[in-house]
Amino acid sequence: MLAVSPKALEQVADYFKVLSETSRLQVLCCLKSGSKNVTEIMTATELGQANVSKHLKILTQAGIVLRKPVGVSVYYEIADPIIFDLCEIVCDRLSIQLEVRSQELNQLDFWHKS
Amino acid sequence: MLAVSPKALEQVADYFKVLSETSRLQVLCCLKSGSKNVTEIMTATELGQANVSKHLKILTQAGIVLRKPVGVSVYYEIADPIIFDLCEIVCDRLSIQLEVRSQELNQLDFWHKS
DNA sequence: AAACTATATCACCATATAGTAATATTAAAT
DNA sequence: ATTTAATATTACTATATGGTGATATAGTTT
Repeated sequence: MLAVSPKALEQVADYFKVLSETSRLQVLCCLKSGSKNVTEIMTATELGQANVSKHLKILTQAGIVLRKPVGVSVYYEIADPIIFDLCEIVCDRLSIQLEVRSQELNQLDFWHKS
Repeated sequence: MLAVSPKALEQVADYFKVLSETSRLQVLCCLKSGSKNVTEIMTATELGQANVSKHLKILTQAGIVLRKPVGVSVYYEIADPIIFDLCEIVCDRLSIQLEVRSQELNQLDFWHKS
């Protein structure tokens, strides 16, 4: 028996997929301090114009950022700050993993010295 | 100026990438109820043997599951229940998005009827 | 309207990876 | 030791997608 419908899991997976690219996380990070237009995002992230545009589209479609045209330029802003909670949880987890590995290395060191 | 080092973001992105595949979420879901060996995971998820093996390796390397050989078979278990918190946060978010879209459709309906 | 600027889209290439069949490995049982 | 069962690995294909240059589109200014 299948525990959970793959269809439902697929939606969750797709959401994670949006967050699984360094460039998109860069864009989100640089929007953390507030709304920015595409040019500003380009300079902040050092990504190409077409590239930024593509990532912004993906983030917009995922409902993670909001698109707000102002005159000839387009401003983007975080639609859902919850993504930063997600990132923080992952960061904490990665820190703990590093801590563990570090201790393992220390034990190895101790082994050699004694 | 770059807000956050891409190197650091890459690690976060890689973690999300592990969670961004339906098959791997299926595996994790079926482990939620407890430790299972590869054969059990295969039947629970209806995934191929080589495929399950590959996903389990990725999950193990990410520190998300633990590998415990028992005789000729190998049992896997959740190493870090935090992933279910992550999934729940995303699920909630997706629900809210569906809710919003649903209300938008209702407004459209109302528009036509009045 | 023409020129200019900002953004979006298209076409393309290169790369990564999910799935799978075949094979290798490992441990238990006979 | 040989056989058998469970898992891992390898080689391969098909597909998806990130990055980029060229082009299209939309809004602004002169």
